[in-house]
Amino acid sequence: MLIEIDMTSEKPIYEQIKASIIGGILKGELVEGSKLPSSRVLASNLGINMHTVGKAYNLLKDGGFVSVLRSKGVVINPLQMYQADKAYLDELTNMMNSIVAEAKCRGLSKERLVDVITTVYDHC
Amino acid sequence: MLIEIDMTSEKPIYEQIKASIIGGILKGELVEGSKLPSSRVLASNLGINMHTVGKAYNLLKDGGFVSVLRSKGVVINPLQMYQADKAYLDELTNMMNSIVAEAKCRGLSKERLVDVITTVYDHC
Amino acid sequence: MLIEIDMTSEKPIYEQIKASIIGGILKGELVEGSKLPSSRVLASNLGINMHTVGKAYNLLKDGGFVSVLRSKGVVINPLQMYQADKAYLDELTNMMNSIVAEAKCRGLSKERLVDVITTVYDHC
Amino acid sequence: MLIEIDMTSEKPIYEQIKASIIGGILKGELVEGSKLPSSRVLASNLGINMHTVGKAYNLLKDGGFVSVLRSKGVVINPLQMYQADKAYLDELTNMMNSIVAEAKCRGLSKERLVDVITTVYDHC
DNA sequence: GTGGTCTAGACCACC
DNA sequence: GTGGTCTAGACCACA
Repeated sequence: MLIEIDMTSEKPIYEQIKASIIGGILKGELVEGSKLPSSRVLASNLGINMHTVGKAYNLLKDGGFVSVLRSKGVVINPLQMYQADKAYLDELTNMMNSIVAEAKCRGLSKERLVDVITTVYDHC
Repeated sequence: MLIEIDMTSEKPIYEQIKASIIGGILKGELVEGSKLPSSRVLASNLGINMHTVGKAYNLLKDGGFVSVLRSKGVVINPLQMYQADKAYLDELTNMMNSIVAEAKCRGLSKERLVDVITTVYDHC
Repeated sequence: MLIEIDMTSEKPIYEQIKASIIGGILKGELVEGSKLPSSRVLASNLGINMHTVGKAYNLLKDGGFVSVLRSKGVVINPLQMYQADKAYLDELTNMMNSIVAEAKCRGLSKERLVDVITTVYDHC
Repeated sequence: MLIEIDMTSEKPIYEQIKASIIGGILKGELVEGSKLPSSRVLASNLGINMHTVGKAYNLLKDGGFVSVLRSKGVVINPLQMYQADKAYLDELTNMMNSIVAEAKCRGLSKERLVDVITTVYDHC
């Protein structure tokens, strides 16, 4: 499970880590029960601060993706723990709002937008 | 043309203003040649600082949505000035990446995701 | 002699007018002794303020391109009045400095830069 | 890496800073990965405001010359990030237009103009 | 300690 | 009166 960080990105490092872990789940490299490297180790590997990794792990915990087991590390949860629910759908809708609005304003048809989305969906 | 700001949102005020203006274009309240309120006036109406409005207007200028006329104000550009091009599509794809990845990871089918998108698209 | 103004340009209108007049001289539409429209008339034609045209005419006068004859209007000077001199060459070098530096920094070879210049020179 | 500002110049301070940094790259004093002084430090050294430096750094970022690392500072990008592309050449041609036109109008031959340019090019 | 955001208030070029 | 530039000083997210 390879995690890569782009220091020049505007996206905070901890969000990039979160996205990487999610990518690992999608690719099947991480499955229920998989153990993530400790904050200390991952931070050292990436050359970043331990607390940054900790923040990423907390985000994943809040999202239901992992459980942080005291003194046993961080492990991936079963799928049903992070299955999309209404709260998530609301949040998703919210995030999409201004992005989709700008796309529509720029003359992107619904079909082309859906095209972009499905391409991204299939690609990840 | 009503512009509203949520001071408690984590989204920067200038982004909210940008989104509002784009919304106004979508609703047809702002058309090519429409004049936006001056930085000072809008800032005063919203109870915020002039420079924050100025930053929003500059973002809109960079996005091709408006022209800033040195000492005459800010006006909406013709549609072709901000039509989606390859650079924008790349940026859009980029922004979608991690959002779509998380949705897929949470077990959202492509069809349901497209559903969310089209609903948002039709609603704005 | 057609003069066009781009209100959306960052370049001040009076500089655009100046550039237009210089373009007219280059194209041979304006020759020594040609009379320019009065500030009032040109301003009215362009839909701008009289003083803006006046400023452009003053710039042209300072550059040696025209003479402002009291109550007789503005007329184009003979070429020798605005022939490049040392002061102008210094000013030109000055203006070029940061532009050329950026071009060089971006990896533009001297040959390609000269190419751009000669193309512009031949085209105007 | 010395950065100097002329407070009496009509060129905005942030443009002067940008030009200075570009000069530093040209002279080889700044190379890929070089870290620029923080906004606060440079501002303090120059006796100007933090935000003015910040604006210069943002201009450099928009031009592809540097990356702004959220809380680590500003570093010089690899050359290919700011290599001249078509968009830049268009912009360059645009900037040259009125300058070259005036030179031609003042009777400067193409050869002498190229001379000026190459001298500036070699000197920076 | 870094840049990002926001405020408040000043002066200036332009029109 | 408009936006552009600059200053001064505050708080915050990030690392």
